[in-house]
Amino acid sequence: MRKSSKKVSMSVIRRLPKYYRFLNDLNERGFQKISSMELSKMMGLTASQIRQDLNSFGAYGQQGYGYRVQDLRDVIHDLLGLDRPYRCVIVGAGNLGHAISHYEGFKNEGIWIRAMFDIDPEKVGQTHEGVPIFHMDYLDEYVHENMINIAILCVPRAIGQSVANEVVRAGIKGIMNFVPIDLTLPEDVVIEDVNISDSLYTLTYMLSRRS
Amino acid sequence: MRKSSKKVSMSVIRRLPKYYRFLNDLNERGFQKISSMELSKMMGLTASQIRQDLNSFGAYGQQGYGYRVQDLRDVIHDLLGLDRPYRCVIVGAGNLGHAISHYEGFKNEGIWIRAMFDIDPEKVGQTHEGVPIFHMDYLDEYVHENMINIAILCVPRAIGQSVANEVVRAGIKGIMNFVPIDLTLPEDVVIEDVNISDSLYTLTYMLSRRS
DNA sequence: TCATGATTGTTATAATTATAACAAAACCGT
DNA sequence: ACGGTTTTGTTATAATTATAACAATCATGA
Repeated sequence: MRKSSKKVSMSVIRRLPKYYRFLNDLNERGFQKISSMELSKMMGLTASQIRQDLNSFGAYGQQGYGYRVQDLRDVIHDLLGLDRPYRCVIVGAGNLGHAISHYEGFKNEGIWIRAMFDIDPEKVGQTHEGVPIFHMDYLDEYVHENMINIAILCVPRAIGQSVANEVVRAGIKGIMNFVPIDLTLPEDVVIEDVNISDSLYTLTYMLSRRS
Repeated sequence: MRKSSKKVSMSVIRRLPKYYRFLNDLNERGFQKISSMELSKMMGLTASQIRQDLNSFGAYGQQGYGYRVQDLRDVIHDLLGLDRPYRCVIVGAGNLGHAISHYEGFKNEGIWIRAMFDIDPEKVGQTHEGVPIFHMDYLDEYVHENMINIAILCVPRAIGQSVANEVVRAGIKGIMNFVPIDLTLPEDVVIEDVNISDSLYTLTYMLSRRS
């Protein structure tokens, strides 16, 4: 029944988390079905785009009926790779690190924050809301023993690149980077940047056009 | 000399902060000029794209020479709206709020974090690294008296929308939203979302394609 | 001052992404 | 079981974005 999926374009991938968020919500609120039209109004996209997007990874709707919320949610869940576990460490136990360590939205998704790493003797050895803080010297060993596959980088800008190098040397292939720099790392390492100043500048740009 | 600027496309706007970051860096390192070729290698874009991008808001290069780093940096600075001051408040004085309040990268850009707001009696009244924490009841008055134009939203998901409504009611037109929900607000309010879970899901997607 | 080489500005082309349109399929009430 | 209605899947078209190509322009050194 399900058609073999065509190529999923980069634009669609960028939208997947949003679809996932809305479908999860609909599912929790007990909705059985949803039409592309209804979804388009909720999400601020066109119905046409939604149908094309969903179609690009296989057809999961029924003509004359709509999409089954639960099914679609599950498909996107798996497509996002959330059918396997992710064991993360946070590197840099400052305020940002702590904030991420108990960020709501990771729960129930197989994304586990296992430990934090720092070099500050004040912090090392402590435990924060169940997450232990270790010394950076222990990173390599910990990563291997605990099969860590994601590092979340929350260190000061000045040491961002060198800490990233350490992380990669420990064998980690996925980095979520909160440091406002462009990391230079091997091809096989996946980097997802969360650049807070870039986002703020986009906001100031928009605001300055309004007045 | 400078041609009248054509329309600056959304894709270019999204890249502006990155250009700004690299040009600032080059400028600080004392570079006088830069060619689209050199910049393309640094930034991981094509030289062609860079020339088109820069051209879309007026031509600032010299043929046979390149672009003057300082000039170009200044132009983008102004284009991003950074020639006027931004007075921000952080709403939600948790770890994330505190992290943002002394985020490196806002300094020297006319972006001022003036105060934080919360409802927790433990926090209200305190001052953190020079940033006072006030009660939410005082938001409206504070915003007007201090001409606040940006609110940075760092509250729990459950109260995200209602707090955003309060912020808008206080007259703020620019919101940086760290809450993992899609805010519904009047047309004239500019929202910039920083959705940490969305970014993480993009990362898990990429990682799951690699193995 | 002139010729050469470098590098932009700009136009032409390709690729990607979004929208529109509609036939095919499935639901639903009778 | 059937006809009308809904809503998808898909194709066709438009818009946006990226790349390539090259003529126009300027810097530079002889």
